[in-house]
Amino acid sequence: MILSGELPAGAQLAEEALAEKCGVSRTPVREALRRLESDLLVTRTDTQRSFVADWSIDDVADAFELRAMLEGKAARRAAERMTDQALERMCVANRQIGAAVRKGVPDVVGFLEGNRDFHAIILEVAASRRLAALLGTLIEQPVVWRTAHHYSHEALRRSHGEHEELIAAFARRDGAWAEAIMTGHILRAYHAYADAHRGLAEQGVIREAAE
Amino acid sequence: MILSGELPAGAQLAEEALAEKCGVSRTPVREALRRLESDLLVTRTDTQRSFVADWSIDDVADAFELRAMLEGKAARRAAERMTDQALERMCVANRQIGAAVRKGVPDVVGFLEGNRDFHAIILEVAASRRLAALLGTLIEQPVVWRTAHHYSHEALRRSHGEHEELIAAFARRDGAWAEAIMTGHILRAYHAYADAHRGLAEQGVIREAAE
DNA sequence: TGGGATCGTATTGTATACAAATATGGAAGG
DNA sequence: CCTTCCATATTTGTATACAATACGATCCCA
Repeated sequence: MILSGELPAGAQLAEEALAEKCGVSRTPVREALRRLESDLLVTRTDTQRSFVADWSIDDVADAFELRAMLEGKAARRAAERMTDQALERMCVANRQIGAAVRKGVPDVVGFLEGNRDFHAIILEVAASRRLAALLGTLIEQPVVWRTAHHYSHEALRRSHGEHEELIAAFARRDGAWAEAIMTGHILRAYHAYADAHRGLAEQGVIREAAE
Repeated sequence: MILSGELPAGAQLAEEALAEKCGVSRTPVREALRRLESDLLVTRTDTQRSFVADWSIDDVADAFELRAMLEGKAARRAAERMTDQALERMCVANRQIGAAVRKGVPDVVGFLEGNRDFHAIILEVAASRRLAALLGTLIEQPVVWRTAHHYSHEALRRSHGEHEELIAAFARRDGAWAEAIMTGHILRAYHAYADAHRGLAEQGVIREAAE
């Protein structure tokens, strides 16, 4: 509801009201609120009331910057620990991405699936539970979904190419190379997001908090 | 209870049992378990049962490595945004640390207070809610407390000196310098921890999970 | 003896009731 | 017209009951 805009930034989230709206009791609503709070999608006042957090474009930039650093780190660790078997799985995932972007009209769902698998394998090979936990709070899949449809065909193709290069870095077990590519890959995705966001804002699709 | 060793690694954490032990109902226990889980102090099976996580020395190394990176990043951001007023507050905190380590027998409590304030100010000036949230899950104050008493007087003095150097970097608004010092500062703390841990293990104070 | 079904027990998920804390609106006073 | 205070209405915190699920031991049958 937050991500769809049904609940605008700043809206109060009263447990009772949400419970009734969702047809459940307050207990599961409370748990959900706590998780959303830890993901910074919800903020709480000093007196324990919950409100929809105000995700300005600066917050998104902040999140992407941290994600670039952490995924870069993950790529470095993965390169140092890469197995031939995992490498093969990454190739499979990127072939799916390649197939999705080569179509006349990009298959965004296929792209996202392949993309998710690709990054999940890296995180798995990186073998750091904490790193995985930190990245988990940073990557809001619904955000990715909502915006991926607005990425240009060109941007999707480039993404596929960067994955190719990552595979090359992994094949050579070159951690520094993998980290550099990954960091750039995420930051490019950020700018694609920012461009798409600006475009949507101009079309009036996104309501900014300032309005 | 986990950190004191009262609950050994691998012990099952049944809500009812904990509730009775703590004299509260299951509801607050559930919330606590969820938070401990997000901090990786507790793990859950695929069928939702909770157990004390197994924090091997590798996990601690992992956490420190990530913390070094993130606090380094925070120091860089803080240097770029530093105000004279915040700088003054950091000096105050480090004077407390200085006073604590200059005593014949180090005042560990005073040291920890000053240390906490010092790092909190940096995080505040860094002005990234997400970075603060990520670091929050990484810095288990009880872990710091439990081990700080075993740090050598020499290590505490050196820590004070590194804070001095951080202040110098902040005074010059030199982000790269601040990041470098901070990263080294945390990694040094890790090795002090690892040394102390080894010493404790030899004395039999710490029971390893392997036993 | 080994593998698998089954039933009792243990544990978690959810709903609901009530207590405590907090916010709100209006009346009184300056 | 603004502030202060209080009564009332919201909202959250906790306890408890019951339902759903998972575990483990036992029994049964090759």
